[in-house]
Amino acid sequence: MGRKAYFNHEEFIDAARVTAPVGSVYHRFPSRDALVAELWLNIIESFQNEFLKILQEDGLRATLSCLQWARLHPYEARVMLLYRIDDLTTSEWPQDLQKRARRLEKELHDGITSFTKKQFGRVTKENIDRVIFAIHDAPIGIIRRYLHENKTIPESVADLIRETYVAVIEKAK
Amino acid sequence: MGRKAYFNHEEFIDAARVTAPVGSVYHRFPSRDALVAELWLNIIESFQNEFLKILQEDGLRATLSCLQWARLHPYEARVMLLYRIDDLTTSEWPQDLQKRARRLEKELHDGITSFTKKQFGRVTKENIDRVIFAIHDAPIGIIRRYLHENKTIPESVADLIRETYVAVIEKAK
DNA sequence: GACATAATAGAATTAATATTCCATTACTTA
DNA sequence: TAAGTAATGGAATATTAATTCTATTATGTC
Repeated sequence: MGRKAYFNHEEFIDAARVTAPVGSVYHRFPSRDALVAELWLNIIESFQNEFLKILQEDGLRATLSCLQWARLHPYEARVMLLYRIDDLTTSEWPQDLQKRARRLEKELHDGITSFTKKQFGRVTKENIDRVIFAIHDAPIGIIRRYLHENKTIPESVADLIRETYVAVIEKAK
Repeated sequence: MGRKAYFNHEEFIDAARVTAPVGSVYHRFPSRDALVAELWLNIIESFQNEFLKILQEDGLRATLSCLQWARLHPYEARVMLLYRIDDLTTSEWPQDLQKRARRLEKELHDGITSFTKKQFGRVTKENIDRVIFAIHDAPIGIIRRYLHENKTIPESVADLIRETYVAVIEKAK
């Protein structure tokens, strides 16, 4: 049944970024954009699934898990935090990727909403913003700088993230 | 002494983004990158000069001024926060722009350092990080989301920035 | 008002990126 | 081990973006 693939689909995405010849790329993906979109989705999914699972149990731990994740997956973290998908793709996405993207978005929204409810009781626009800031924008805001300068993230960053979380979530209840 | 310019240099940069024909662009700038670099520098300078001036007097007020600035200059804020100059340019910058960029960097560094000294006495790597997070990364982290989605920044964002500042700077002293 | 000069304008060219196409290679099954 | 098939590989082509080039137009000076 034909030649065996040297890379499987996921590995291929990785290999594509360094070695794979163009012909092979277009054999698997309809376009460059489709490849990039899938790489992007894989990264976001891997991060978000873990993040949302922890968030159900412990908000602070989930927030700090960003740090761990960025240290463990520096390349993926760079792609995720330094680029927006809009910068990387121009054309329409393939149907199935669009579906995955919408699913991710919904899961994130649901996770944030239920966490907000648990923390503050009432789910208002402001409370949602408060939660997103504490568990997402603030940690990412500080991590971004290190990724950008290609430096290792120092231990002390955890303190800043924790202090922000406490001030914005726990003190506000 | 020749035809009068329809736009002056600064206006031209603005006009270039919508209407100016390519010929006119290359009449004024050696390359596309030079144009983008100058646009970028103008924006950063305009923001940073104001920011550092306020920072000398009042850290919290400076931190909150980002908000005001982003509301007053939504286009400039988008360029500054959503793009990094590396994404927009590829080639070497012209000498004079390099000089301006280095000057900006130094002024920022000096401003942050002297603020750190004033707040914490000792200027350590960790204290510097603490300051940058509170007055820069955190506010920008939250503003970014609204700019990105092209939404107006709600009033309540000021509370989050203030609470973070208090927790990370004032409580830590 | 003619001449000199600098700005505007955009068509033509060049350079960079993305995609196609086809030969080759390697694996599977008969 | 031969035939069929899917993957690899890269040269050729197409598409898109950046730059040059050559008018044309406007404005100050003589």
